[in-house]
Amino acid sequence: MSRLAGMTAPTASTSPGKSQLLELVAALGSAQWQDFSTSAARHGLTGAQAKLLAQLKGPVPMRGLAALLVCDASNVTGIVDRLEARGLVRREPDPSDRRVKNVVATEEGQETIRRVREEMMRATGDALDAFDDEERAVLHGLLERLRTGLERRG
Amino acid sequence: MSRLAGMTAPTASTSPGKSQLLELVAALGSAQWQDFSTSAARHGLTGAQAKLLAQLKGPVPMRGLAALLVCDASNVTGIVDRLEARGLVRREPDPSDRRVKNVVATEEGQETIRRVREEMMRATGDALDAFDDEERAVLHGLLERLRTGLERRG
DNA sequence: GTTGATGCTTGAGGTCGTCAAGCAACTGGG
DNA sequence: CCCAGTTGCTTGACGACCTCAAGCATCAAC
Repeated sequence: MSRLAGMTAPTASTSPGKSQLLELVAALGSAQWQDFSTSAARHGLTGAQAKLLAQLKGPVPMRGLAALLVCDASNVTGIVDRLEARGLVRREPDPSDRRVKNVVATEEGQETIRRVREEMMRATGDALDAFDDEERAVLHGLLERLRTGLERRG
Repeated sequence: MSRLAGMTAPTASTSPGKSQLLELVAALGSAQWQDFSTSAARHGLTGAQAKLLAQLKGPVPMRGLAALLVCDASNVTGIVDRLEARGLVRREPDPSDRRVKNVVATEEGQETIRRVREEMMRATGDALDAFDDEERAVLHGLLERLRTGLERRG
Protein backbone atom coordinates (compact mmCIF):
# COMPACT_ATOMS: atom_id res chain seq x y z
CA MET A 1 0.00 0.00 0.00
CA SER A 2 2.99 2.30 -0.09
CA ARG A 3 1.79 2.96 -3.58
CA LEU A 4 2.53 6.66 -3.64
CA ALA A 5 5.98 6.25 -2.21
CA GLY A 6 6.64 3.49 -4.67
CA MET A 7 5.49 5.53 -7.62
CA THR A 8 7.37 8.61 -6.74
CA ALA A 9 10.52 7.37 -5.00
CA PRO A 10 12.06 4.62 -7.09
CA THR A 11 14.62 3.74 -4.47
CA ALA A 12 14.11 4.08 -0.75
CA SER A 13 17.56 5.58 -0.32
CA THR A 14 16.76 8.45 -2.68
CA SER A 15 16.29 11.33 -0.29
CA PRO A 16 15.89 14.36 -2.54
CA GLY A 17 17.59 16.91 -0.34
CA LYS A 18 16.37 20.38 0.47
CA SER A 19 17.98 22.25 -2.36
CA GLN A 20 16.35 20.13 -5.04
CA LEU A 21 12.94 20.54 -3.42
CA LEU A 22 13.41 24.29 -3.12
CA GLU A 23 14.54 24.50 -6.71
CA LEU A 24 11.41 22.62 -7.71
CA VAL A 25 9.18 24.98 -5.76
CA ALA A 26 10.97 27.92 -7.37
CA ALA A 27 10.51 26.53 -10.86
CA LEU A 28 6.81 25.91 -10.28
CA GLY A 29 6.25 29.29 -8.69
CA SER A 30 8.08 31.00 -11.52
CA ALA A 31 6.13 29.17 -14.22
CA GLN A 32 2.86 29.95 -12.48
CA TRP A 33 3.76 33.61 -12.17
CA GLN A 34 4.47 33.67 -15.89
CA ASP A 35 1.06 32.21 -16.63
CA PHE A 36 -0.62 34.60 -14.24
CA SER A 37 1.13 37.62 -15.72
CA THR A 38 0.36 36.71 -19.31
CA SER A 39 -3.26 36.00 -18.44
CA ALA A 40 -3.39 39.40 -16.76
CA ALA A 41 -1.73 41.02 -19.78
CA ARG A 42 -4.52 39.74 -22.01
CA HIS A 43 -6.85 41.94 -19.97
CA GLY A 44 -4.50 44.91 -19.97
CA LEU A 45 -3.20 44.33 -16.46
CA THR A 46 0.34 43.92 -15.17
CA GLY A 47 1.20 41.13 -12.78
CA ALA A 48 1.38 43.49 -9.83
CA GLN A 49 -2.01 45.02 -10.64
CA ALA A 50 -3.65 41.61 -10.96
CA LYS A 51 -2.03 40.41 -7.76
CA LEU A 52 -3.41 43.40 -5.88
CA LEU A 53 -6.84 42.97 -7.42
CA ALA A 54 -6.80 39.32 -6.35
CA GLN A 55 -6.57 40.38 -2.69
CA LEU A 56 -9.81 42.35 -2.77
CA LYS A 57 -12.47 39.98 -1.48
CA GLY A 58 -13.77 42.89 0.57
CA PRO A 59 -12.71 46.44 1.46
CA VAL A 60 -9.02 46.56 2.37
CA PRO A 61 -7.16 49.64 3.64
CA MET A 62 -4.08 50.73 1.75
CA ARG A 63 -1.90 49.80 4.68
CA GLY A 64 -3.33 46.29 4.67
CA LEU A 65 -2.57 45.91 0.99
CA ALA A 66 1.02 46.95 1.60
CA ALA A 67 1.26 44.24 4.24
CA LEU A 68 -0.33 41.60 2.00
CA LEU A 69 1.90 42.45 -0.94
CA VAL A 70 4.97 42.91 1.27
CA CYS A 71 5.91 46.27 -0.16
CA ASP A 72 6.02 49.93 0.71
CA ALA A 73 2.73 51.77 1.17
CA SER A 74 3.73 54.40 -1.37
CA ASN A 75 4.02 51.65 -3.95
CA VAL A 76 0.42 50.63 -3.30
CA THR A 77 -0.67 54.21 -3.95
CA GLY A 78 0.63 54.06 -7.51
CA ILE A 79 -0.82 50.65 -8.35
CA VAL A 80 -4.24 51.59 -6.95
CA ASP A 81 -4.06 54.88 -8.87
CA ARG A 82 -3.69 53.01 -12.15
CA LEU A 83 -6.41 50.49 -11.29
CA GLU A 84 -8.76 53.25 -10.21
CA ALA A 85 -8.10 55.23 -13.39
CA ARG A 86 -9.44 52.22 -15.29
CA GLY A 87 -12.48 51.77 -13.11
CA LEU A 88 -11.48 48.39 -11.68
CA VAL A 89 -11.14 49.66 -8.14
CA ARG A 90 -12.58 52.36 -5.91
CA ARG A 91 -11.26 54.21 -2.84
CA GLU A 92 -13.83 54.55 -0.05
CA PRO A 93 -13.46 56.55 3.14
CA ASP A 94 -13.39 54.51 6.33
CA PRO A 95 -16.23 55.61 8.65
CA SER A 96 -14.28 54.90 11.83
CA ASP A 97 -10.98 56.54 10.83
CA ARG A 98 -10.82 59.39 8.39
CA ARG A 99 -7.16 58.74 7.63
CA VAL A 100 -7.92 55.34 6.18
CA LYS A 101 -8.98 54.70 2.60
CA ASN A 102 -10.51 51.30 1.91
CA VAL A 103 -9.98 49.85 -1.53
CA VAL A 104 -12.80 47.82 -3.06
CA ALA A 105 -13.04 46.12 -6.43
CA THR A 106 -15.77 47.42 -8.73
CA GLU A 107 -18.07 45.06 -10.60
CA GLU A 108 -15.79 45.29 -13.60
CA GLY A 109 -12.77 44.69 -11.39
CA GLN A 110 -14.27 41.53 -9.93
CA GLU A 111 -15.23 40.28 -13.34
CA THR A 112 -11.77 40.99 -14.72
CA ILE A 113 -9.87 39.19 -11.98
CA ARG A 114 -12.32 36.30 -12.22
CA ARG A 115 -11.44 35.89 -15.87
CA VAL A 116 -7.73 36.15 -15.20
CA ARG A 117 -8.02 33.37 -12.62
CA GLU A 118 -10.07 31.31 -15.03
CA GLU A 119 -7.52 31.63 -17.83
CA MET A 120 -4.68 30.81 -15.49
CA MET A 121 -6.56 27.71 -14.40
CA ARG A 122 -6.74 26.60 -17.99
CA ALA A 123 -3.04 27.28 -18.48
CA THR A 124 -1.41 26.12 -15.26
CA GLY A 125 -4.20 24.00 -13.91
CA ASP A 126 -4.30 21.48 -16.73
CA ALA A 127 -1.13 19.96 -15.33
CA LEU A 128 -3.20 18.81 -12.36
CA ASP A 129 -5.48 16.66 -14.51
CA ALA A 130 -2.94 13.87 -14.33
CA PHE A 131 -3.40 13.59 -10.55
CA ASP A 132 -6.08 11.45 -8.94
CA ASP A 133 -7.95 12.42 -5.79
CA GLU A 134 -5.54 10.80 -3.36
CA GLU A 135 -2.53 12.36 -4.99
CA ARG A 136 -4.13 15.78 -4.86
CA ALA A 137 -5.01 15.30 -1.23
CA VAL A 138 -1.48 14.24 -0.35
CA LEU A 139 0.04 17.10 -2.32
CA HIS A 140 -2.32 19.56 -0.72
CA GLY A 141 -1.50 18.31 2.75
CA LEU A 142 2.24 18.48 2.23
CA LEU A 143 2.13 21.94 0.69
CA GLU A 144 -0.12 23.18 3.45
CA ARG A 145 2.33 21.98 6.05
CA LEU A 146 5.16 23.62 4.14
CA ARG A 147 3.30 26.90 3.99
CA THR A 148 2.47 27.02 7.68
CA GLY A 149 6.10 26.12 8.31
CA LEU A 150 7.11 29.16 6.30
CA GLU A 151 4.62 31.46 7.96
CA ARG A 152 5.72 30.80 11.52
CA ARG A 153 9.09 32.51 11.14
CA GLY A 154 9.87 36.22 10.75
CA MET B 1 -0.41 1.87 5.52
CA SER B 2 -2.18 4.77 3.89
CA ARG B 3 -0.37 6.79 6.49
CA LEU B 4 0.38 9.78 4.32
CA ALA B 5 -3.11 10.01 2.95
CA GLY B 6 -4.50 9.58 6.41
CA MET B 7 -2.34 12.32 7.83
CA THR B 8 -3.00 14.79 5.12
CA ALA B 9 -6.55 14.11 3.98
CA PRO B 10 -8.79 13.91 7.04
CA THR B 11 -11.80 12.76 5.06
CA ALA B 12 -11.68 10.75 1.89
CA SER B 13 -14.26 13.00 0.26
CA THR B 14 -12.06 16.06 0.69
CA SER B 15 -10.77 16.59 -2.82
CA PRO B 16 -8.89 19.88 -2.61
CA GLY B 17 -9.74 21.19 -6.06
CA LYS B 18 -7.35 22.79 -8.50
CA SER B 19 -7.74 26.36 -7.43
CA GLN B 20 -6.75 25.66 -3.85
CA LEU B 21 -3.69 23.76 -4.98
CA LEU B 22 -2.69 26.51 -7.36
CA GLU B 23 -3.19 29.12 -4.67
CA LEU B 24 -0.93 27.10 -2.42
CA VAL B 25 1.78 26.87 -5.06
CA ALA B 26 1.47 30.61 -5.62
CA ALA B 27 1.80 31.37 -1.91
CA LEU B 28 4.86 29.17 -1.58
CA GLY B 29 6.49 30.55 -4.69
CA SER B 30 5.82 34.08 -3.56
CA ALA B 31 7.24 33.48 -0.09
CA GLN B 32 10.30 31.83 -1.54
CA TRP B 33 10.87 34.69 -3.94
CA GLN B 34 10.71 37.09 -1.01
CA ASP B 35 13.35 35.10 0.83
CA PHE B 36 15.51 34.87 -2.26
CA SER B 37 15.27 38.59 -2.95
CA THR B 38 16.09 39.64 0.61
CA SER B 39 19.00 37.21 0.72
CA ALA B 40 20.22 38.72 -2.53
CA ALA B 41 19.73 42.23 -1.16
CA ARG B 42 22.08 41.46 1.72
CA HIS B 43 24.76 41.03 -0.91
CA GLY B 44 23.78 44.13 -2.85
CA LEU B 45 21.90 42.25 -5.55
CA THR B 46 18.36 42.60 -6.81
CA GLY B 47 16.18 39.56 -7.31
CA ALA B 48 16.54 39.72 -11.07
CA GLN B 49 20.32 39.99 -10.87
CA ALA B 50 20.56 37.02 -8.50
CA LYS B 51 18.22 34.98 -10.66
CA LEU B 52 20.37 35.61 -13.70
CA LEU B 53 23.54 34.83 -11.79
CA ALA B 54 21.97 31.57 -10.63
CA GLN B 55 21.70 30.39 -14.25
CA LEU B 56 25.43 30.65 -14.91
CA LYS B 57 26.79 27.16 -14.33
CA GLY B 58 28.83 27.64 -17.47
CA PRO B 59 29.12 30.17 -20.30
CA VAL B 60 25.67 31.20 -21.56
CA PRO B 61 25.00 33.47 -24.52
CA MET B 62 22.83 36.53 -23.95
CA ARG B 63 20.12 35.04 -26.12
CA GLY B 64 20.08 31.90 -23.97
CA LEU B 65 19.70 33.97 -20.82
CA ALA B 66 16.74 35.77 -22.33
CA ALA B 67 15.15 32.39 -23.03
CA LEU B 68 15.89 31.09 -19.53
CA LEU B 69 14.54 34.21 -17.84
CA VAL B 70 11.62 34.47 -20.29
CA CYS B 71 12.23 38.10 -21.11
CA ASP B 72 13.40 40.35 -23.91
CA ALA B 73 17.07 40.21 -24.90
CA SER B 74 17.45 43.94 -24.40
CA ASN B 75 16.47 43.46 -20.80
CA VAL B 76 19.31 40.98 -20.30
CA THR B 77 21.76 43.56 -21.63
CA GLY B 78 20.95 45.93 -18.77
CA ILE B 79 21.10 43.32 -16.02
CA VAL B 80 24.40 41.91 -17.29
CA ASP B 81 25.74 45.48 -17.57
CA ARG B 82 25.11 46.06 -13.88
CA LEU B 83 26.52 42.68 -12.85
CA GLU B 84 29.58 43.22 -15.01
CA ALA B 85 30.16 46.68 -13.56
CA ARG B 86 30.48 45.01 -10.17
CA GLY B 87 32.82 42.29 -11.34
CA LEU B 88 30.41 39.40 -10.75
CA VAL B 89 30.13 38.50 -14.41
CA ARG B 90 32.20 38.70 -17.59
CA ARG B 91 31.30 38.86 -21.29
CA GLU B 92 33.43 36.58 -23.46
CA PRO B 93 33.45 36.43 -27.24
CA ASP B 94 32.21 33.19 -28.73
CA PRO B 95 34.96 31.62 -30.86
CA SER B 96 32.51 30.10 -33.33
CA ASP B 97 30.23 33.11 -33.83
CA ARG B 98 31.46 36.64 -33.42
CA ARG B 99 27.95 37.98 -32.90
CA VAL B 100 27.53 35.97 -29.73
CA LYS B 101 28.72 37.07 -26.29
CA ASN B 102 28.90 34.39 -23.66
CA VAL B 103 28.30 35.42 -20.09
CA VAL B 104 30.30 33.68 -17.36
CA ALA B 105 30.29 34.20 -13.61
CA THR B 106 33.59 35.37 -12.14
CA GLU B 107 35.03 33.77 -9.01
CA GLU B 108 33.40 36.49 -6.94
CA GLY B 109 30.14 36.00 -8.78
CA GLN B 110 30.12 32.27 -8.05
CA GLU B 111 30.94 32.86 -4.42
CA THR B 112 28.24 35.50 -4.11
CA ILE B 113 25.47 33.39 -5.58
CA ARG B 114 26.63 30.45 -3.49
CA ARG B 115 26.12 32.52 -0.34
CA VAL B 116 22.75 33.78 -1.49
CA ARG B 117 21.60 30.20 -2.03
CA GLU B 118 22.98 29.22 1.35
CA GLU B 119 21.15 31.99 3.17
CA MET B 120 17.93 31.19 1.38
CA MET B 121 18.29 27.59 2.43
CA ARG B 122 18.50 28.69 6.02
CA ALA B 123 15.45 30.91 5.60
CA THR B 124 13.08 28.94 3.42
CA GLY B 125 14.65 25.52 3.84
CA ASP B 126 14.09 25.22 7.57
CA ALA B 127 10.44 24.56 6.88
CA LEU B 128 11.50 21.24 5.34
CA ASP B 129 13.02 19.98 8.59
CA ALA B 130 9.59 18.83 9.67
CA PHE B 131 9.44 16.32 6.80
CA ASP B 132 10.87 12.82 7.02
CA ASP B 133 12.53 11.03 4.14
CA GLU B 134 9.41 9.42 2.77
CA GLU B 135 7.48 12.67 2.84
CA ARG B 136 10.25 14.47 1.01
CA ALA B 137 10.41 11.74 -1.57
CA VAL B 138 6.65 11.85 -2.14
CA LEU B 139 6.63 15.62 -2.33
CA HIS B 140 9.54 15.61 -4.73
CA GLY B 141 7.87 13.08 -6.97
CA LEU B 142 4.59 14.94 -7.10
CA LEU B 143 6.22 18.30 -7.76
CA GLU B 144 8.42 16.81 -10.44
CA ARG B 145 5.39 15.41 -12.21
CA LEU B 146 3.67 18.76 -11.91
CA ARG B 147 6.66 20.53 -13.40
CA THR B 148 7.01 18.25 -16.38
CA GLY B 149 3.27 18.64 -16.84
CA LEU B 150 3.77 22.40 -17.03
CA GLU B 151 6.71 22.19 -19.38
CA ARG B 152 4.97 20.14 -22.06
CA ARG B 153 2.60 22.89 -23.10
CA GLY B 154 3.53 25.89 -25.21
C1' DG C 1 27.73 39.01 -53.36
C1' DT C 2 23.48 40.06 -52.17
C1' DT C 3 19.63 38.95 -49.42
C1' DG C 4 17.66 37.52 -45.31
C1' DA C 5 18.00 35.92 -40.70
C1' DT C 6 20.27 36.13 -36.16
C1' DG C 7 22.67 38.23 -31.82
C1' DC C 8 23.33 42.15 -29.30
C1' DT C 9 22.84 47.00 -28.13
C1' DT C 10 20.61 51.55 -27.82
C1' DG C 11 16.86 54.77 -26.74
C1' DA C 12 12.15 55.88 -25.50
C1' DG C 13 8.50 55.02 -22.42
C1' DG C 14 6.01 52.88 -18.75
C1' DT C 15 5.59 50.10 -14.33
C1' DC C 16 7.55 48.60 -10.08
C1' DG C 17 9.81 49.47 -5.85
C1' DT C 18 12.22 52.16 -2.06
C1' DC C 19 13.23 56.14 0.66
C1' DA C 20 12.54 60.72 2.69
C1' DA C 21 9.37 64.29 3.50
C1' DG C 22 4.95 66.13 4.19
C1' DC C 23 0.00 66.53 5.56
C1' DA C 24 -4.14 64.98 7.97
C1' DA C 25 -6.09 62.53 11.57
C1' DC C 26 -6.00 59.60 15.68
C1' DT C 27 -4.19 58.88 20.55
C1' DG C 28 -2.65 59.38 25.22
C1' DG C 29 -0.69 62.00 29.19
C1' DG C 30 -0.71 66.35 31.34
C1' DC D 1 -8.42 71.04 26.53
C1' DC D 2 -3.76 70.70 24.32
C1' DC D 3 -0.18 69.09 22.59
C1' DA D 4 3.36 65.79 21.71
C1' DG D 5 3.85 61.31 19.36
C1' DT D 6 2.05 57.99 16.29
C1' DT D 7 -0.25 56.29 12.30
C1' DG D 8 -2.26 56.32 7.30
C1' DC D 9 -1.72 58.02 2.94
C1' DT D 10 0.42 60.77 -0.67
C1' DT D 11 4.12 63.10 -3.17
C1' DG D 12 8.65 63.53 -5.44
C1' DA D 13 13.15 61.80 -6.56
C1' DC D 14 15.68 58.03 -8.05
C1' DG D 15 16.94 53.51 -9.72
C1' DA D 16 15.88 48.88 -11.49
C1' DC D 17 13.05 46.19 -14.47
C1' DC D 18 10.72 45.35 -18.75
C1' DT D 19 9.09 45.87 -23.60
C1' DC D 20 9.15 47.69 -28.09
C1' DA D 21 11.25 49.66 -32.30
C1' DA D 22 15.43 50.66 -34.55
C1' DG D 23 20.17 49.99 -35.62
C1' DC D 24 24.64 47.57 -36.34
C1' DA D 25 27.54 43.60 -37.01
C1' DT D 26 27.79 38.97 -38.30
C1' DC D 27 26.37 34.69 -40.18
C1' DA D 28 24.15 31.63 -43.71
C1' DA D 29 22.36 30.41 -48.15
C1' DC D 30 21.39 31.05 -52.57
